Amino acid sequence: MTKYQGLKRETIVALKALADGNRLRILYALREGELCVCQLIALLGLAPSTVSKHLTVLRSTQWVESRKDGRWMHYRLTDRFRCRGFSKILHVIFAELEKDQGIRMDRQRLKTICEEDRMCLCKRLFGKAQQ
Amino acid sequence: MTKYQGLKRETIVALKALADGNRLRILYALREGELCVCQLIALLGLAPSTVSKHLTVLRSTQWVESRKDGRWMHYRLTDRFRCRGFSKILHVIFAELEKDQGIRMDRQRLKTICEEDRMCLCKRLFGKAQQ
DNA sequence: TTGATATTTCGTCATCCTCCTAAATATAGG
DNA sequence: CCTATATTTAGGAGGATGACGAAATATCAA
Repeated sequence: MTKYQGLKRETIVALKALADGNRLRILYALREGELCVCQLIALLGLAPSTVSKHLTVLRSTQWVESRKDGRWMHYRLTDRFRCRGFSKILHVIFAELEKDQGIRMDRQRLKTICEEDRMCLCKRLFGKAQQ
Repeated sequence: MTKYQGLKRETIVALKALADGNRLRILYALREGELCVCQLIALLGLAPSTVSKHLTVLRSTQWVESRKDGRWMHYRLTDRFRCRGFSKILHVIFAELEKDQGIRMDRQRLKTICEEDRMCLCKRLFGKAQQ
């Protein structure tokens, strides 16, 4: 009998990418449209480098894709989200997250963040970081 | 603004439990009914203690439940599997796994394992371990 | 060109995960 | 009771993960 080779890496890696609270917050925040990195940094309250790393993980597993716009980088859910099949998993998880107190706070906070001018937001972020 | 508290641990922990190849193999193997630990050990080809640990993780996150029968311990998927809501995630993942070459091998191997007498199976396992 | 700014990359640290072996526990059967 | 056997617990090695700060990169704007 052939030796067992392990499951396809792809599936497992894609699931691992979902099994982190902050990455789920990012995905949930993106469900209504694209956001730039500074907005996600403001939302999560983590170091820029940490957020960037999470986004790399999500992009390499094709949960998100990015678009460059001058100095800004925008991230959005991939089409995978809208397709049937494995991507349905995101819908199920989002439905579960709706019940979460923390996610509700994120939703409110994101609204505030999106109302703010992006320039001002970035200034605020960097100002904070320098203290 | 209240400090963000993080997502509900429960959801994340349940997802982390799914983000491991060998635990997925276990869940998939259980989809048609209960199995005892020695059968799962034979299927996975891992040390008994390792399989036991995985089962503890899956039980503590309520993906499986156990039933004691003399010296044997049987594991099965919880009812959660059959319910709507978050548990739908398992169906989606299983559907994805169907495409996996490794899972197909597991399915075949499991058939052989289930045909064998449990006593003989265990003897074989322990015999092997002692070499 | 120069400086400000948005994001990523790099290096590090602490923690967590997965596997193993060895020892402990629990039960069946003589 | 004693031994074999099925499973779990304990302890440890090695590698992955997630956070940070500092430095690098890329682009805008003066």
